[in-house]
Amino acid sequence: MNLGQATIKDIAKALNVSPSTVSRALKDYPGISEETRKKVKDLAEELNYRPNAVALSLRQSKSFTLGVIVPEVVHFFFSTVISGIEEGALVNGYNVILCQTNEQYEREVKMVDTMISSQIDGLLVSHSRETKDFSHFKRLLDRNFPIVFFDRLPEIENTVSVIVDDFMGAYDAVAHLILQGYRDVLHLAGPKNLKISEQRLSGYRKALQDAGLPVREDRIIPCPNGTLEESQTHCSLLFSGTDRPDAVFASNDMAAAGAIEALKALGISVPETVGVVGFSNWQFSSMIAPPMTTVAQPGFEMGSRAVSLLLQCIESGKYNPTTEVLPTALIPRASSQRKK
Amino acid sequence: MNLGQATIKDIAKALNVSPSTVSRALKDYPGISEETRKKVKDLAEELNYRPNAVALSLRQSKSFTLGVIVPEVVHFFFSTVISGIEEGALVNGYNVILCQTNEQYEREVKMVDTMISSQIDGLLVSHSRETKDFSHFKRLLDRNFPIVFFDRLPEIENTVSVIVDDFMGAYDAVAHLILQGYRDVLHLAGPKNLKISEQRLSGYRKALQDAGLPVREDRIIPCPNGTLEESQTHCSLLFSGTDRPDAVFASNDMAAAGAIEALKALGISVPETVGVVGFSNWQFSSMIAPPMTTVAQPGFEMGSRAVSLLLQCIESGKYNPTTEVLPTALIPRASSQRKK
DNA sequence: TTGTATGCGTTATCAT
DNA sequence: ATGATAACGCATACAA
Repeated sequence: MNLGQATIKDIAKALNVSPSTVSRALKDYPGISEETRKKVKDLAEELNYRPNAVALSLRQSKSFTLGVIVPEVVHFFFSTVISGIEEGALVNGYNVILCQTNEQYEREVKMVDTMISSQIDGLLVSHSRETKDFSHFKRLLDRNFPIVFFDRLPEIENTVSVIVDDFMGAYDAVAHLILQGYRDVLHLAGPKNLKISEQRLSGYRKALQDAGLPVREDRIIPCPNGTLEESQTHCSLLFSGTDRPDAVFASNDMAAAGAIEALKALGISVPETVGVVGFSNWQFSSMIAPPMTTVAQPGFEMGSRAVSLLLQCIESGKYNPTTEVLPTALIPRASSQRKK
Repeated sequence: MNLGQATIKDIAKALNVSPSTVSRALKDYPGISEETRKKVKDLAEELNYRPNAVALSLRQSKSFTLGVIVPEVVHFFFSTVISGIEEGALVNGYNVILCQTNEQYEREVKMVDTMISSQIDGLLVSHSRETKDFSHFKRLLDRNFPIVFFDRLPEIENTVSVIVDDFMGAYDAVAHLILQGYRDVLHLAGPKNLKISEQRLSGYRKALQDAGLPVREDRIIPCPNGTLEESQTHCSLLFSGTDRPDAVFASNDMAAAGAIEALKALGISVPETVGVVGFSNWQFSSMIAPPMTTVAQPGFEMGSRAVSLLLQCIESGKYNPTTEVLPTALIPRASSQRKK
């Protein structure tokens, strides 16, 4: 089972030199004869020598490994962010250890622990929906361990983080609906303890206010699970009544899709009677009928920016609080555009 | 920046005992006084001691880390497999290092190298579309390093692997179309050098033959990229002509969706005039119009089975070639069912 | 130009 | 019941 990988010692023995000489030759240190260097390198090549990253890590107290914690892997947005992280790590010579919490606080805490044991150099985190106590992160930050938070901000002061402009994204979405002539916009809101939900809700409110439209609290429906069914259930009920909204702005695409399903089932036409806008630009959003207007989040960029910020912290040894805000982009499609 | 994690030495010094005593106490070795054991454990708790996984790894030549190589992370099927791998690894106390090749051979080779340097205990691989030379895997297997292949089988004899029954999945799909009364089935085939494409093509052929229908080679259209546009382009052309197929079986859902788009654009009704079936049961497949019939692959299960097999190899030290075949399931939806 | 010794954190072996 | 030592693979301060 063991690979029997060649080590520096093996090379040293074979060439009758000391391990240090080999080490130096391999790293092109000054003060090594051309001859020895060549001998060493040739043999290393021949034996397919590869430095043992574990030994290096122990020696240098540096693992060139980053930990990534996400709520879920099977998720268009998060997988896109992961992809960005992968790329960023790769080009900078870092490995990525990945964990998903499945939105469970318990798991999150354990995973942080495991990763710390693994001597990761830094952590990239989007916390679970359940997490209300952030001390497992706070403890590390207090000891000057670098963590970059993305998408979901913890309730901790002065962190380094990357988010998208959820407020403006939501604002743009609702403003767009209003501009299209819709007047009574329902909001399918995300989990309450996520900042992103708050921000999107605020953007929704502001857009209505700026347009001189009333903000009705009963037009704000919490959809904490973010499943299609959840939203479908709520919308079926709401749009069966007489006091019906004429548009839906959902905090995520799944909820928006649920709304469309419910509306279709009720025979209410989208976008003629009711306009719908989602959030995230999931893959399916362009493919459903009608194609769905949504707010695109730059997931890949978020991942690579997060890595950049983290590496900056790691390499400088400094943790300078910043919150980088990436712009969203409204993608107008059929679900919100009345034929004139 | 450094965490200043407490080590066994720290505990030893603080208690005026030797590191070995601490080590033994922590691991509940016999031959340690109750008193010492308690003292050690209490202090360890207080200092929040965590064993240094890197040191352990070096000492034991075992990292409890698995490498995972996939073509892409932003991919419904692969992210589902990754999720299964994550879970399997977690419950067995292993970490997961993740890499995506972006379907590039060069990257794949490098990543294998990096992972080996990182002293992973085993590898889980779905190779890139470009890979034709498998020697980077073969070399490792020859040295008895455990690799489990999933979904995409390499051209190597006697490997341990997990696949889905692509042949039967395709057969079922096409048989279903025939049963629905379609007679002239177009096949949008996957990349030629992937076994899965071969298998799906074979299933397609066999289903036609078994039904006594002719297999027309010009009804087999290669769609190597697997994008919506690619298939859309081909289908637009094909269905504009006079000699038109009356059904489409695509090797993946994206291609099937492209076909539906093309048909819609041409004003050809699905499923009345042309039936469409995809492969993979991507998230969007149930949400598009019409909801798409497709073949579901058990991605999560594939991931957890692959981990189980790998751990078996690692722990037994034996590499017993097997190919585990997971069943697919046809999910009939509107896109292939003519109203009678 | 090269070799020797030491230490990163841990544990197994051999003392005591 | 506990301690001393060596070793995992590597890099480096110090010697020669």
